[in-house]
Amino acid sequence: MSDAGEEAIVRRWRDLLACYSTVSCALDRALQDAHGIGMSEFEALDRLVDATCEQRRMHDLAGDMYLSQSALSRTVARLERAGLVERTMCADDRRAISVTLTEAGRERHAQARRTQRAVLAEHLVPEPVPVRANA
Amino acid sequence: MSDAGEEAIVRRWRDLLACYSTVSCALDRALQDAHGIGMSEFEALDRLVDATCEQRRMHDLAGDMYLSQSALSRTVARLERAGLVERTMCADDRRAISVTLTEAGRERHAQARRTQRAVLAEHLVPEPVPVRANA
DNA sequence: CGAAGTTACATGCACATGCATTCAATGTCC
DNA sequence: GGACATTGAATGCATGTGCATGTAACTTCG
Repeated sequence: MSDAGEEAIVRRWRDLLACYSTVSCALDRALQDAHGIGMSEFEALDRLVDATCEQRRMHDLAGDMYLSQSALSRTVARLERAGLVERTMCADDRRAISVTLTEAGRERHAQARRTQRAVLAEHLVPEPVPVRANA
Repeated sequence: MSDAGEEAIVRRWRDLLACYSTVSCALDRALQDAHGIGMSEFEALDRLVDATCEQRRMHDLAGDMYLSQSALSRTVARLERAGLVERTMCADDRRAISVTLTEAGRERHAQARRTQRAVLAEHLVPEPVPVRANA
C-alpha cells in the first residue's frame, strides 16, 4: 500500500468518524428528547416493524443489530419496562424469547420514525456509497 | 423529500452505522490488544503528533476530537497515568493545561499507528467520499 | 436413558461516556 | 479596586456497553 493510499484511507476514516459522531449524537438526542428512547431502542423497534410478523427471537434480533448479546438483552428489557414490547417464551424452544411489538410500541415507533427521517435528512445526502471493503 | 430519497438516506445511514461499528470495534480491539490503549487514547496521541509542537491545550484538543470535555479530561488522565503524556500548567493562563507527548508517548504512537493503518486498510477502501451534507 | 457439550438468554462487574456541578483563574463593567 | 460573569478543567453521578459467567433448555452420542 502506497503512502498516498494510506493517507486516503486515514482521511476516509476521519470522515467516517466525523459523520458518525455528528449524526448519531444528533439522532440520539432528538429521539431521547422527543420520544424518550435512545438509538438502540429505536433500532430494535425498527427491526421489529420490518419483520412481517413483528415478532422476533432475541437471537435473530441480535444478528441484525450492532450490539452485543448482553446489550440487546438490556435494551429489550428497557423497551419492555416502557411497555413498547413484550417478551414471551417460545413454545418450540423454551430457551428462546420471542419479542413482540405492543400497540404502544407500534405507535411510538411511527412517531419516532418521523424524527429519525428528519434528523437523517438534515445531516446526510442521499447518494449511496460502498464504504466497506470487507466485513 | 420523496419516499425514494428518504429510503436512500436511511440505507445510507445503515451503511454508515455498519461500517463504523465494524471498523471501530476492530480498531479498538487491535489497539487494546497490541498496545494497551483504546481508540480515544490513540486519537489524542495522534492529534498531539500532528501538532508541530506536540503540545496542545486541553481545550484545543477537545475541539479536534469527538469527545466531551469530561471524557477528554479522563482520557488524558489515563494517558498520563500510562506515562505517555504530561500535563503542565500554562504560564499565560493558569486555568489552562498544556498536554505534551513524552518520549514513551511518541514511541507508543508510532507503533500503534502501524496497527491502525493495517486495520483501516483491511476494512476500508481508499476513495474519499462526501458523506456529510451539513455539520 | 444418561452424561457431556452446546445454545439462548440474563446478570455481575468493570469501565468509558455525557451531564451537571464545582473550583479556580480570568475578563468585564461600574 | 470590587462585584459579577465567563472560561478551563476536574469530578460526582447515572447510564449504556462488553466480557465473563451463570442457568436452564436443547442436542448428541454412548
